[in-house]
Amino acid sequence: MPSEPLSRARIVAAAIDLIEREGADAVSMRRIAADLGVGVMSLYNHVPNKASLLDGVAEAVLSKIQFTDDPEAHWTDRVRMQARAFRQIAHHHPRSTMLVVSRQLHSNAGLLPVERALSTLREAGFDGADAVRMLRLFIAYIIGSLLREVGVTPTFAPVQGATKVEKVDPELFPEVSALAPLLGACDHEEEFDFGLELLIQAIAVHLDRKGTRG
Amino acid sequence: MPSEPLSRARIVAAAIDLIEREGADAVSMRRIAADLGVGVMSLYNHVPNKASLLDGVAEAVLSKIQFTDDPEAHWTDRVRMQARAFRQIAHHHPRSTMLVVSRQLHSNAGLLPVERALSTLREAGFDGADAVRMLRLFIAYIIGSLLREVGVTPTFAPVQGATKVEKVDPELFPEVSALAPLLGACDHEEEFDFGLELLIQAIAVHLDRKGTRG
DNA sequence: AAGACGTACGTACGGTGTACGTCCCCCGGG
DNA sequence: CCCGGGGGACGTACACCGTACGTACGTCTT
Repeated sequence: MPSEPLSRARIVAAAIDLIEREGADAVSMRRIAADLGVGVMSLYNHVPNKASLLDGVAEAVLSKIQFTDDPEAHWTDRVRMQARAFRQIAHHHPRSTMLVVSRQLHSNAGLLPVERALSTLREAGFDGADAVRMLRLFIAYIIGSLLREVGVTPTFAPVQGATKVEKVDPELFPEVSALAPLLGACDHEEEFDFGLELLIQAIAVHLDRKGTRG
Repeated sequence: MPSEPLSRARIVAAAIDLIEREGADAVSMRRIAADLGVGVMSLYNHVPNKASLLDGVAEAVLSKIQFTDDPEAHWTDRVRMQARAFRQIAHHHPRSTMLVVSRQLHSNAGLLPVERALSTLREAGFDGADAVRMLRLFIAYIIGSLLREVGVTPTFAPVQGATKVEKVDPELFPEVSALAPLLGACDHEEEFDFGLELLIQAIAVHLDRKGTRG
């Protein structure tokens, strides 16, 4: 008496659940099967292999982005909204987000956001080449920010939790040492918005210069 | 007759080699041991576990960044140089870079770049809080860019290689379809510098406003 | 000489992804 | 009605993984 007949969607959902609860390392075919109350190999009737399953997870997370694009609004507002919408997934599915970000995915799930962004930029007045450049700039910033937020990146926010602040040598790293409290704490939302505003302003002046010059 | 007596450094080097040749998935203790002509468990005399070994890899790659900081130069030039220096590692060790970027590392190897950047920003006139903000902004951008370059991210540069351009539906995604050639090709260096200049200009403006206002 | 110690090593255990063969249930054609 | 076949669920098996443990051997100290 199977409550539901097992499908790729159900498997992906279980995977997301598992990742969110116990982290990506906990994901194994056996574990997912157990969570679904199902034999391991049954999964392979709906999913060709583990890699494809993880692609599915990335795709599912990505497709949950909620765009509420208002074509009437000023393009700066629209860009801001789109960037924030994308960042939201990091809050709803923090650990799965890592998969989205660190996984090369060849599906079309990511195409919708690209289309929205490009059309916004084109309507703002950027030519094709600049629109693509700006898009890439924003993507780089957003992805980089998400990596920090999700806590995986911090190649360089190492003085965190303020727990081991005293471990950095003030002689070798005077600035790091002095700014340790600031480096340790971080209001992600505020930080993200700060950078976002800076970026939007920057590309606005870029647009102005092109406009008045050409 | 061991040519050299096996050490953490030698093991890490072998790991980097292996990653660069066959990708991170190929890394296993057995494989590394085999490459070194050594028993698997001998590795554990110099490395507590695999995770620590990968940390070592990240640290080693990170420490190869070549900073040629010129304290005489204008701060914008110094920032530019530091950002470019960091990007270089993506070229020398593309696949290992992923580890650096996707791995939470608690060592002090990443502290030197932070120190340099902070002191540059402070000398430019930013107060502590702003210096940290700017640093985070740059890190986000650089990490995001590296992810695209290394080819792992492209959450959204899916139309690549221009091979399957025709697979996107022009009706659903007119912009993507129209700009496909631009989306497919990418001069990473030019793209990176473009964003970098924009960022530097933006924070220069920010600095001006703060300076004239306060 | 004798003991202590560090390094290299082999074996073994529990876990992983998945190829393959088997069973059963359901469904369409006679 | 039967009955044959196809698809999904499943168990077993294999190769590989990280690593805990016990052991053998060289070197250094006393």
